[in-house]
Amino acid sequence: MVTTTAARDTDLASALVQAMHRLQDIHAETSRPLGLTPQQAHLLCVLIGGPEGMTDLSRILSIERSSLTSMVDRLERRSLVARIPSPGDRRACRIELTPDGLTLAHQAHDAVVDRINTLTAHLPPTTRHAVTTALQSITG
Amino acid sequence: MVTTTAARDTDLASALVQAMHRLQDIHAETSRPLGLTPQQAHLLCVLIGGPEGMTDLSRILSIERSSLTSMVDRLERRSLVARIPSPGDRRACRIELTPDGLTLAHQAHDAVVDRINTLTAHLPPTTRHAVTTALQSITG
DNA sequence: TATTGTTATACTCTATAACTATA
DNA sequence: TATAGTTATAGAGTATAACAATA
Repeated sequence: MVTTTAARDTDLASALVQAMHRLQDIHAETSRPLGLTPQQAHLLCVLIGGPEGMTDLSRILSIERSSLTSMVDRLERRSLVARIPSPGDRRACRIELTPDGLTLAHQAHDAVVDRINTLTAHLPPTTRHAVTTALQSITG
Repeated sequence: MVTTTAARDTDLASALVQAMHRLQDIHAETSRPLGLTPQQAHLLCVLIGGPEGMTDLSRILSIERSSLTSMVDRLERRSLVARIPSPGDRRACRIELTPDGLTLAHQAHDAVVDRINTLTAHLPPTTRHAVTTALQSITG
């Protein structure tokens, strides 16, 4: 019994890890033709929800603020994002999508979602719902 | 109806993307204390299954062979992997875990699996099985 | 003093192009 | 000619430590 349970645990964990790698590949494959690294695509997609400060963004993306500074520099040079002064705190700034950035962000978002929808098209509604709920419960 | 279906599709795709990001973070967090980048941990864990040639490894990891050369160089310097001559083809080599590399590979593997098992501990067996099957069907 | 963001520095990851050696 | 792997090069991602400006 213990063996059976342990084996099932490993199966779920392995399936999640394998799926993660596959999704990472898909993310890279869909970002690339748009001229974006997966990390850049992630950043742009986060900003679809609205401007964010550097500290918040670094937390959302799980990277150091200094790493984020470089990323924002590169995206700002390409006019995909802009640093806007933060009203009420002269130390802070808000990172905002430019019109071009917004367009690209939507393209990047749609591209991954489309690929994933194709990949999961065969799953019946009940399964889709169960998987969605389960994943949301571990994502927090 | 169309709206409902489309919304459900987006939910599954979004849940998968969010889960991917969360798992990437976990992968990074568990690798780091072992002195490994997530990519290095991935490489070492693949080699648990046995030695692989550079071309096969690059395909498995979805990176160019030249990128892999650098990674193997760094791991070889730390005596975690070794380049073994390939019997029967003097152009080729096989990448193999050293004893230290094998130990570390297992530690890295167990660390992620443990974290994921903790994260998914609340899911009932039926759900675990459904999710595992669904994920395996998209991982191919 | 604490916080926001940047700079300086050093590695790692990655791709492209050109190359060597062997098949 | 084709394949296995490497070298050279350039750019991107990342962390740590030290710093400036503001709160």
